[in-house]
Amino acid sequence: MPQPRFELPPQYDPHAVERRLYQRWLDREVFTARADSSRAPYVIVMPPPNITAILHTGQGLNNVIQDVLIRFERMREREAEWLPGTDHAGIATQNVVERLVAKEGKTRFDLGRDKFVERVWAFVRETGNTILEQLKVIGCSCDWSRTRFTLDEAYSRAVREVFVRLWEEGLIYRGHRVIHWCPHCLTALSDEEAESKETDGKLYYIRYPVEGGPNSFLTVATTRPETLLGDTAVAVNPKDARHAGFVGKVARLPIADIPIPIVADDVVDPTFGTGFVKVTPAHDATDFEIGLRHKLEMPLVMTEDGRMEHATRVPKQLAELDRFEARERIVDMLKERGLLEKIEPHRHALRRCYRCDTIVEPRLSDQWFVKMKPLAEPVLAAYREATFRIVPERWHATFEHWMENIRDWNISRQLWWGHRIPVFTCTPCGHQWADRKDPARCPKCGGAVEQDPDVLDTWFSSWLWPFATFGWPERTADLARFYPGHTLVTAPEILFFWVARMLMSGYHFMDRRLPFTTVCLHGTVRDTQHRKMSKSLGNGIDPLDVVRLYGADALRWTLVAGGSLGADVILDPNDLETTFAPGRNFANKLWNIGRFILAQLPERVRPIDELDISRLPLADRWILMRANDAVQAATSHLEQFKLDEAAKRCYEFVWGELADWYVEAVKPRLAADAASGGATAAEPGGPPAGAASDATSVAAHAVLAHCFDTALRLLHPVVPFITEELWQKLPGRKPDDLLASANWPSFRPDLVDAELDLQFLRVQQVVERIRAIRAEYRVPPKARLAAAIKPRSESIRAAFDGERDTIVRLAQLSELQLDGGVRGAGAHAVLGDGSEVFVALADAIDVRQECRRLSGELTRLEQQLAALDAKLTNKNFIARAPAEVVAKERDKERAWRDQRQALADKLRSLGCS
RNA sequence: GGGCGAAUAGCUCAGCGGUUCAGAGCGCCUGCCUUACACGCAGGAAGUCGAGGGUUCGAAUCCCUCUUCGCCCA
Repeated sequence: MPQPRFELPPQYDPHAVERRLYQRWLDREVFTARADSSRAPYVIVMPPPNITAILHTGQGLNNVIQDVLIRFERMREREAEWLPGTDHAGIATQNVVERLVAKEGKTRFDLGRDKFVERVWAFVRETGNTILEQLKVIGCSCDWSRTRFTLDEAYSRAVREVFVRLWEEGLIYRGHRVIHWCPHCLTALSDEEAESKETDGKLYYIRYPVEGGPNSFLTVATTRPETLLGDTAVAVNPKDARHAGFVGKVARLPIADIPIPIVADDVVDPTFGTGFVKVTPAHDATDFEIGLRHKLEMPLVMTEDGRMEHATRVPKQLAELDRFEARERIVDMLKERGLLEKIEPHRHALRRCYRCDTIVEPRLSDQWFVKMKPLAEPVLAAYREATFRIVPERWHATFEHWMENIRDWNISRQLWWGHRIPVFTCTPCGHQWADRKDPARCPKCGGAVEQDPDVLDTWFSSWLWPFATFGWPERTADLARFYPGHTLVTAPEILFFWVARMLMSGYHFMDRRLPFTTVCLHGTVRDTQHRKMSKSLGNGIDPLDVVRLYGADALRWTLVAGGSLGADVILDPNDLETTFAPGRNFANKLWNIGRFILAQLPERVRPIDELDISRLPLADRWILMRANDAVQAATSHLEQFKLDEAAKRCYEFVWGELADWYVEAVKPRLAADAASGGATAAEPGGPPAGAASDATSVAAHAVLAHCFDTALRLLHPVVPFITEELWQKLPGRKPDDLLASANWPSFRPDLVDAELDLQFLRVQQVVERIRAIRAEYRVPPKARLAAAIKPRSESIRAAFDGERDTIVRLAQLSELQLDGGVRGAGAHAVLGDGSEVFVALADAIDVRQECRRLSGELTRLEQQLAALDAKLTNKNFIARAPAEVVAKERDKERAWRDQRQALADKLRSLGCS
């Protein structure tokens, strides 16, 4: 054996390499894109995690996918820019700091706005980079030199610019309407932030006395009795004949004892409850619309934090009560008055705050809105013209439906943490305008001005992410180079929150150029019960635990190879070993192939281009072809975002082809040459061109090095650490060489040779059949057997002859005849092409067992043949199936007949009945 | 209520018109520490591809209905 150039431990230890390699990548600025590069750019902007977030598995998945894509394109010599950053996350961050402040027994109001915001900044500065640091641990190759935060000064300028432009275009307006209000966060929410969930509730049937109606009372059905105090009408559908006589009459509101009109309105669903609905315009969006149409009063009967309150409508004993306590009390009061008819269980959708899960209170208030239709329409048109696409395709309908029915966007938030709304009002003259700079005085009258106290929805800043991060509205070199980008990778949950809006803002503010060409939506990470992983359920997996236990590559492998495009990823938080072992095991396999190959390779290896491939042994040519095929497959799968398919094909190449077959096949050649010392000595110059048989270790070294190098390149985007570590140890590497910036292998169509593949397949089959026979007859592992093959054709005979050593070694043979020379008792097998295999088993053979085995095989074959014959005699099949399919079936039939013939002969020769 | 998706080996998932396509990984069974790897090697068992109809020469693979589960929107 040649002296190994270095020793590697038998097990891969990720901790020994990950940090060091990541630092090297950073030091060499591999991830930093250059705006002045001549390469074609490839740009991904990272969905910015919350500044307070710590990494969870879902973000792990999201970022690993992006990393695979960006590393792939970087290796394909694109100027790869993956822009990282964080989002200030208004409500979430404010909540976190409020909780901290609460621990000191204070509220944000005790501190005051300025002090509180300062406090949030301090918190952000202290902990804000946690998640980005964690991304480094899992290997993400972001361009850290361009890290952005949505509250950065430059970014804030972009947000303000956008607001003012929209204002100037008349797309921002003040709306007085019912919005989603979170009584816990004390702010308005957008439609998207108020998530609706199916909830078990109750339907209360309440009697309202009626003056002068067909009846002395009517019954309304409601899920929210506590809002009764805010009722200003009862409504029925005008087509509802049952209740026609009530319209125009007056009902008396229970408890408050206020007269309210009974009106007819089309929106009332006559099939819901009794057909009568109470109308509470200030606490229900639909009722608000009814209120507008019928010019109803719109009294608020709750405080901002969800307590009952109104000067005249709410009785003293109910005032200050929380809305849900008030519901119970009101129900009691109705019972006492005999006005509660019944209560039924009722399932309905309830909206909750997406940040604190509090049940949202619809509430009439003044907010800033963006008119969305003018922004959405051109994007929808572009989408229909296939200017960009969403993968997987099944999200088409969802996206289109939302865009078609888009509603105006409530962008004001009653928070302190965020971009202050740049709307100013003159106290003396009332002039109101949006401004790019904070004005000192009113431009009209010179009076004192006041700024709107609210801040903007966080998404109003993140929807600018693809261009504000590159310096917009300045015309920066980065912006020119990296906008528009290419792929956006995210979860479907934020398709509307974020993706759709980025498309709109990009189109609107960047000269009708959409920010990316492909939106790639991935699945959700769930536990084995298919529940979304979450902190509250305690079913999460900390990606960093996985890194500590199995390494970053194992984590990445499981996330990438574990699920297909867009499908949910199911992981078992209770069994990390089972969940992540495949990745760890594969890394270890890779490590050990490397260990073996690297130990064989001399200082200098001939480049594969210098070999005459046609002169190489079958195994060599076969593995080169498989490598070529893996390049083809991996490339095309990655191009189609089928990361799992790409990973699996590489896995198969490394484990199932390179390790299981080629490495085993060349061992004798390596050993023989090492023993004679010939090859190593001849190596530096290589053999004289064209002279060697090429069944030498020189050729084997070249092929091994080439295949392993190729495998490492193909796998690098998925498992960057171990591949980098091994790749650097390959012969011929200069100290500066990095796999992370090496080139992606290219596919060579000229190498494809189906015939050759089939020849090696027969070699594999011979080995497998003999191994199966050995196992069946319980031949001791070390016993060597004599075997004979009767090849079906001359070309297959040549293949067997060429790989004689491989067969002998892998099937543990003492001798191998290629013309059926071995005699006596033995076991038989037939290959797919009809070639026959015989294994001498003088002592062990049991003729009856052998008969059973072979006749079983014959039966199976005959059944298959019968089906095939039926097909081939079917006129319809011959006439209608494509010619190539028919030809294929005919070939198959020929081969199967050969097999059947061979089997029948064997059975006869064994004397089986 | 409307829309979308899933249902394939014990588990997690591929395959989505042509019987060597019924597969992979993990798990399971039987042998092996064969000097790269026991995080391994070799051999094996295991599924009427949710149910029922249909289209087709041919269906896990396309269409319809149903059942169960999940997601999105009202």
